[in-house]
Amino acid sequence: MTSACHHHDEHDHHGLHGVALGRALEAAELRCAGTQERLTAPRRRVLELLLAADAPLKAYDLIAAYGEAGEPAKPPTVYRALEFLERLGFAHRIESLNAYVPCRIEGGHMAAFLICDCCGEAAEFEPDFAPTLTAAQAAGYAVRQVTLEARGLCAGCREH
Amino acid sequence: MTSACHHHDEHDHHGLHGVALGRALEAAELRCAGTQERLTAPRRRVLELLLAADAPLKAYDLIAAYGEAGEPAKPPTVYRALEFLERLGFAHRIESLNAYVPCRIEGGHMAAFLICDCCGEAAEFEPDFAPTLTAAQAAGYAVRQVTLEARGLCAGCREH
DNA sequence: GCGGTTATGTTATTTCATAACACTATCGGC
DNA sequence: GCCGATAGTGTTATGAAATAACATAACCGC
Ligand SMILES: [Zn+2]
Ligand SMILES: [Zn+2]
Ligand SMILES: [Zn+2]
Ligand SMILES: [Zn+2]
Repeated sequence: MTSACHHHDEHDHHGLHGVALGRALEAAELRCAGTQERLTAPRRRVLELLLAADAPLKAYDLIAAYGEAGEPAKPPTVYRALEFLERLGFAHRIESLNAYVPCRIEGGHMAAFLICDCCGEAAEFEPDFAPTLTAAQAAGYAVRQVTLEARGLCAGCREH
Repeated sequence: MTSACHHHDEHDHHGLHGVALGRALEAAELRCAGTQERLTAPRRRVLELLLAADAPLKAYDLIAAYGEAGEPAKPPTVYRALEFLERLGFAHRIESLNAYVPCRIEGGHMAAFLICDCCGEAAEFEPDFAPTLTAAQAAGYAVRQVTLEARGLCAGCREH
């Protein structure tokens, strides 16, 4: 999570804590209860770490932070949990960062991110994918998934 | 370059060979001549491998194929060449594949790809980025670069 | 030729991700 | 309750992707 400049103490990122974190995990439990899927301990723990974070986390950040008492997880534990969280739409992988964020938007959807190259913030947004899908259809493609990642500077970092 | 099915002999991909390959390399030389940049031997070789390929190539595919007589290159040789080719717009990295393709569209531009999960083809196209850029601006972001990768099935692979 | 700059060669290391297999929990049918 | 199928976990080891660091060489304007 390196960054070019160091003025980020100011603008607050949006990690969840305390009650809000508990509610988000509760909501995830509920969403699983409706399906055949289970939010098991390692999956819940990884989701918790993602929700509490202020920025995208790398897989090995999660591995290092996994144990409540400081012991790291084994890599497959975390990678399997991430696979599950992505599959159910609880998290997204940001390809251009090799990092993961919790999903901030309800409902199944194609992910799109505005990523600040300075402070590392990754804001999920919902662009209009229609032009892309139209172009794809014209080319004969049946699109299953779209990855859109816009890199640049956030409002806070532009000023400095 | 694994793929789920094996019917790809039919639809021809678009690797360059012989005269066409020579012309493409010549054109790259010319574009460099106009700037301060030089298409040195390793850069030219990596571009040649990309242009000749039928599908996106991984960095270690390039490393393995680099030597005319079969000897591999050292990783930094290829990674530096790729960095150069990307910087000048001669090639693009496809994040969701960890792979590289030569640019098939003239002029500086934001890259977008239609990627077939079956045959591995990656078709570069030019979507309308306006909605995305508008949304980004509304969020206060100054966008420098956009990555768009649509995964699915190409026309040829849908039929099987 | 000289000195700054850009590029390359080489060794080693770091970072990211998965294969393989033994073991365990869960759950519906009997 | 027990059983077998399925899904999930723990663990070890390995594979794939990318970069750090530093020495050497080519290039270019003067
Ligand atoms: Zn989301
Ligand atoms: Zn920022
Ligand atoms: Zn291009
Ligand atoms: Zn295809």
